[in-house]
Amino acid sequence: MDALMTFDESVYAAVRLIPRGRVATYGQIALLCGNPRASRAVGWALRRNPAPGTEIPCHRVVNREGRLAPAFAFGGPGAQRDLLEAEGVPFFADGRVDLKRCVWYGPEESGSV
DNA sequence: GGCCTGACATTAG
DNA sequence: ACTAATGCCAGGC
Repeated sequence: MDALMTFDESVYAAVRLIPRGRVATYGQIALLCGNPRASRAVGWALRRNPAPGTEIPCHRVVNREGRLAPAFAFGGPGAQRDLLEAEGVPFFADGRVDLKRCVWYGPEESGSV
């Protein structure tokens, strides 16, 4: 799949598929991209974030710990938390999201098992 | 072409 | 449980 779609493009597509009130980990995005080890490249793509809070809800992308990445990319720390909370994403007092409750199971989740 | 960097993940101690 | 080091991929110079 490296014909016309670059890795970052695939990342944007995957992140774009994340439903509201749900979060995905870099590893998942990387997996959807075809490279389960490209979690870093995913961060790279998001870091470029062409459309933050618009088409690429990077705030829904968290790391393995359920911790949010540098939220400053959204306008300020806490802003991301507010966004996720507004979407129905439970947060811990530590400032982490409850992955057990809002982890995204992938595009398959949209259809049926 | 090679080297370095980066919003992660994983394994080992 | 925590910290440290390594591996992975893509982009930038």
